Amino acid sequence: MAIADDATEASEVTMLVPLTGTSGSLHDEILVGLRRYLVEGNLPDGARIPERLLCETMGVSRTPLREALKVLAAEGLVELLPNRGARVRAFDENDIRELFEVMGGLEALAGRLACEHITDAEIAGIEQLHYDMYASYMRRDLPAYFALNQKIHLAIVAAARNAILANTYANFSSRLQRVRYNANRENHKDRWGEAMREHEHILEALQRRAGLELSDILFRHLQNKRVAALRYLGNHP
Amino acid sequence: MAIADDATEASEVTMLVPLTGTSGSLHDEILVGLRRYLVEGNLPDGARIPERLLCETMGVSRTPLREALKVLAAEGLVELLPNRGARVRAFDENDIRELFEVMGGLEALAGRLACEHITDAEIAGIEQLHYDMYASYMRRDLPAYFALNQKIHLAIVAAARNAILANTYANFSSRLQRVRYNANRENHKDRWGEAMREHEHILEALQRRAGLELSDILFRHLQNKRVAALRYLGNHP
DNA sequence: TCGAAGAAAAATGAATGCAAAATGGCTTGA
DNA sequence: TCAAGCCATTTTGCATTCATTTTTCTTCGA
Repeated sequence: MAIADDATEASEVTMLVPLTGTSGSLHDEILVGLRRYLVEGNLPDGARIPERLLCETMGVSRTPLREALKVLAAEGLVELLPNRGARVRAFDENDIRELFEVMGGLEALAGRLACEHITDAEIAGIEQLHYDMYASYMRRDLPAYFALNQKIHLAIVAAARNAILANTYANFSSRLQRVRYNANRENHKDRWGEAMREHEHILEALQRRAGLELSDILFRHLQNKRVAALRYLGNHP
Repeated sequence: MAIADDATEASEVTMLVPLTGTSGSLHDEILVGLRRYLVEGNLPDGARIPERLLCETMGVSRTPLREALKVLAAEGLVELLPNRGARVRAFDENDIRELFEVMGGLEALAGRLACEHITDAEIAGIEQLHYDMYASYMRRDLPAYFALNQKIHLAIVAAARNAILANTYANFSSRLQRVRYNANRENHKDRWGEAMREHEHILEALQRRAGLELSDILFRHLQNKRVAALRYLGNHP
């Protein structure tokens, strides 16, 4: 059984069988459930995803499950090998570089657009998040820092007033979830202070609504994250 | 029969039944065939896509077709209404604004990355395309101009050395294909010269490998295209 | 004549069945 | 002992079938 080598059956079930029945469409439920399951990193890279087992676990037939797998493959979370089933997509260093570059481009866009549309109240909210994050930084509370960091970037994306951008951002963000968390652990060692300073520049440019400048800061912020992430991966094969 | 109100059955068939059998996976063939069919604008906005008819037309069963439809829905080309089937997704003005903004962000990113990686030979190639495009402009040959325009932007994306970016770009580009063509027809009237000048700036910044500058030019180029496209749509409801 | 109610027809969502391909295990031979 | 080849089992890809919902057509009444 390749799925969940280090997770118990029970935990699989609890994670994989929300199936609330609220979405109306079984296919959609499977899709969001499986996506969450994958994004949360419950399966190791490259693990096989046998249809039969998943069907029994989730209590559905193969048809809607296969539809969900195709969509997840299109999203880049799983890999479909002809006649050989689905695997958890493993990202190599080049994939991660590309993902961070695209994320940087999207964040740069979000920053630029946010400066055109953001309200004073939203800026105040981001300020508050920023100060909370700084407090977490001083406390060396990495999980809190990480969560607030995500919230700030999401708030900037939300201020861009572009639903397609927000969706695309969420899509790529989910792919990077695990590696980014690890990268931030790496920050813990030597890049954390630098990242915090970058965030001060981000807030400052946002307050001035300096779109181009914020755009550039965000892009380089993401590139620095990428370097940290790849360094982490290099050290932890 | 809601599908293809103005197209004959025969033309549908010729467009929809390549099914070369080269891809190995029937699902993939249907996917690319349907996507091309939709992108080329063979169906009017909001048209119903009855599964049964498509199955008979393409000679496949509903299972792989439905899988393809789910993927196309995830890509944003079709819209799936619960229990009410698939429709060609119609983009309103806000969708188009959002799409152009994201395209602009992606092109800006591509330009920035391209300046880091592009070779002299690639620049020379783009120069050539640019001059050809200028010739088309002088000849008032809109289709040729349009094709070369696309080639230039694709060359810049290719020079960015980022496959994920290229895929994402292609995805959004396909959604805008129809409206962009119409927008360029609108250019024909009053924005064509301006677009040509913008392209001169693009080439010039690329030659200097001025990443940030090129990034900004490309973004604003796309925003101008957006304005033209929306003006066109405003005039042609 | 028009509109509403209801039944027939069709379409969708999901499950099951079947053939082809792949995986795993077993035997055989050196 | 080990490797190669063959067969059984499993798994995948696709077609078909079934149940439910939607759509359409007909009929009835005002």
